[in-house]
Amino acid sequence: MSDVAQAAGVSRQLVSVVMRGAPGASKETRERIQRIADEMGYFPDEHARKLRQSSSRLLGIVFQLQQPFHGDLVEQIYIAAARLHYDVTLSAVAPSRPESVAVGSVLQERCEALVVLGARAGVSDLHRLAERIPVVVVARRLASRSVATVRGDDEAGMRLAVEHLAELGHERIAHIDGAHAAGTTDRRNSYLQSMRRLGLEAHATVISGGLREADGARALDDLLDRPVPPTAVIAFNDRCATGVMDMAVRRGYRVPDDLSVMGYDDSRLARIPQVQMTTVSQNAQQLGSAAVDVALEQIAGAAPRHVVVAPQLVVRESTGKFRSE
Amino acid sequence: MSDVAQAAGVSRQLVSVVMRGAPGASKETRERIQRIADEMGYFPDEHARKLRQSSSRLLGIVFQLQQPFHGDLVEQIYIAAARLHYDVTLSAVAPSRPESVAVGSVLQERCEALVVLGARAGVSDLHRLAERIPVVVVARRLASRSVATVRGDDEAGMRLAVEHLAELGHERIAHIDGAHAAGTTDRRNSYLQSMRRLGLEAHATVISGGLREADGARALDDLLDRPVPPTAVIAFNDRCATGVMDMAVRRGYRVPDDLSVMGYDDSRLARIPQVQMTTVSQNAQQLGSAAVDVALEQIAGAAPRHVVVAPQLVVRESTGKFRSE
DNA sequence: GTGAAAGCGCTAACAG
DNA sequence: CTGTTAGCGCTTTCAC
Repeated sequence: MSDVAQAAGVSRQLVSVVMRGAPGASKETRERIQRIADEMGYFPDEHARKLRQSSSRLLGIVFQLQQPFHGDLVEQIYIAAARLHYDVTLSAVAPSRPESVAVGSVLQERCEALVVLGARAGVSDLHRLAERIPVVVVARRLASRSVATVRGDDEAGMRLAVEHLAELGHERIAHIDGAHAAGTTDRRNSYLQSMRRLGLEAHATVISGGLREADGARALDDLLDRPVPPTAVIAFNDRCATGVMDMAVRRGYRVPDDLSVMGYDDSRLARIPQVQMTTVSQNAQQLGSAAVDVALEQIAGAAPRHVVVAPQLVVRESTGKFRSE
Repeated sequence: MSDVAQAAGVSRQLVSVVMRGAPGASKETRERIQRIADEMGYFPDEHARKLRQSSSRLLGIVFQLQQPFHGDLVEQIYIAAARLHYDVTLSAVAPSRPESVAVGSVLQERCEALVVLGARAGVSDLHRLAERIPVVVVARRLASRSVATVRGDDEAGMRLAVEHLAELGHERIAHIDGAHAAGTTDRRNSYLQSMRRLGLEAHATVISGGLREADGARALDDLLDRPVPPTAVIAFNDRCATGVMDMAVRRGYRVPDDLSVMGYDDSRLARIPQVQMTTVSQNAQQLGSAAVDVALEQIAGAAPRHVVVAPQLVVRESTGKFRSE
């Protein structure tokens, strides 16, 4: 900065004024200084600036590298944060990088709030975290007064799924749940309730699944061995549904002719041409912008809120009319 | 920090000593101070620290949120950087966030080098960038003396692909190229040369494709309309191959019975159960660790290097023996 | 528009 | 082990 000032023959603080677009410089000098700075390849150090300003206007995002849906969320968070003049710092969770590490590293960057996508941590860990920094958990239900949450309405989403299949004439609709994953209970309950409301309680079947392809494959394998196998399956998420579809084909079932399969999330996985999965969209745009809103509210001192975003049915080609063989 | 010092009844700099594990404190006080800091929820500001130390030990990574292969690379870069005590800062490129923005934002964080995955920028832009900071471009060929590159050996990779199909008995092997994408020329030339070497030059067919599913679908549609359609296709990348497989099925071809399809990258896409794509692995682990190595070399003052990593054939289920109908 | 002075949270060097 | 002094790159305030 001093170099630029010297090169321009002005004071250091005038350069500062120009760089941050503050009032106190004529248009001409402004342009001249900017030009000189550009020539010298200078621009202000974002962190030094934040250090001095004490408010960092920085949002920390913890996301999972392997989750296509998180990619969608991150993009939307970038947009929402930029609109409110907040910077974003990313920290990824991966098989070789546990959430605790990702959280720790972003914490050290002194952001004003933390947005954790699909938090895996336990409730007590999250509460402890929330004592030192506002925390927003996205895509996971959490009854908490200290941690804000933003999530899709699992109850409504599952209802949409069941109703879609029922409308296609299916009765033997099974649900492969998320096992210990967040949201499992909500979706399972909503599934059971929806089946009951449609008079299909006799056909209600829940089997333990999980988040990964292999979980779905294993679960379907089980289901197909039963005396009265289902004609339609709702998996816990798209990834799990992918495994279901795979196992169906391997066992000689055509999708959707012999078996309808639904996912959940509308991640990029569901949109792959080979897959073309009917699924429930969690609405990344609304989730992302709500996450930022809630984070900023908390920074401003408001109490943590719990936002529930309405999901949407996305019909593609993995579901079809029930056909008795 | 002062607060901790006060609470512990010691000096501020003793706390500093303890926090950074420097010599100059007894084991007991070390533990006591650490405990007090933990209780108060204190830990040092990473950026203030870096600011003072002038060397930031920070690597900037620009990656594409929508590219599964980039996820693999980022994970490996985290590992390689941590091993060398470097921090990593991520900046994502997405449909709504151009590379220039991503680069700009990471530049402001004053990292010591920039690793750009699959750089889209033009050569002149990259050169200008390299004037102010060491740049490593990953997964793109670039003849440059100022920008380092780390990439898979496209020539060898394509040779592996052609040879694999030839061994299965295929002769009419077509290549759908990457159109204007980086690496297109290398792979196309290697394809042509490999076909020639195997005495298959009469069957060599290259058609313009691209990086996306739709590009592959369109290209295959064209190929199948020709008087003598191919029995095997090598697409430019996994995503494009996905579109090829989709179009094959839509046109009534079974994969791999009627048509063998190969991708390139071994991204997560290729490993999806429905897809099970035979492809060429670019070896994310070696690419990631080489990228970090080359970056640090440049920081240390060495000239930019160009690293070429040997690819590996990954046989799955989208390719099979040639069968004359 | 300039110049001086202070401070953000930390590290570093050195005398005690 | 403590205390002092200095400084990283920037912003902020205030008098001129």
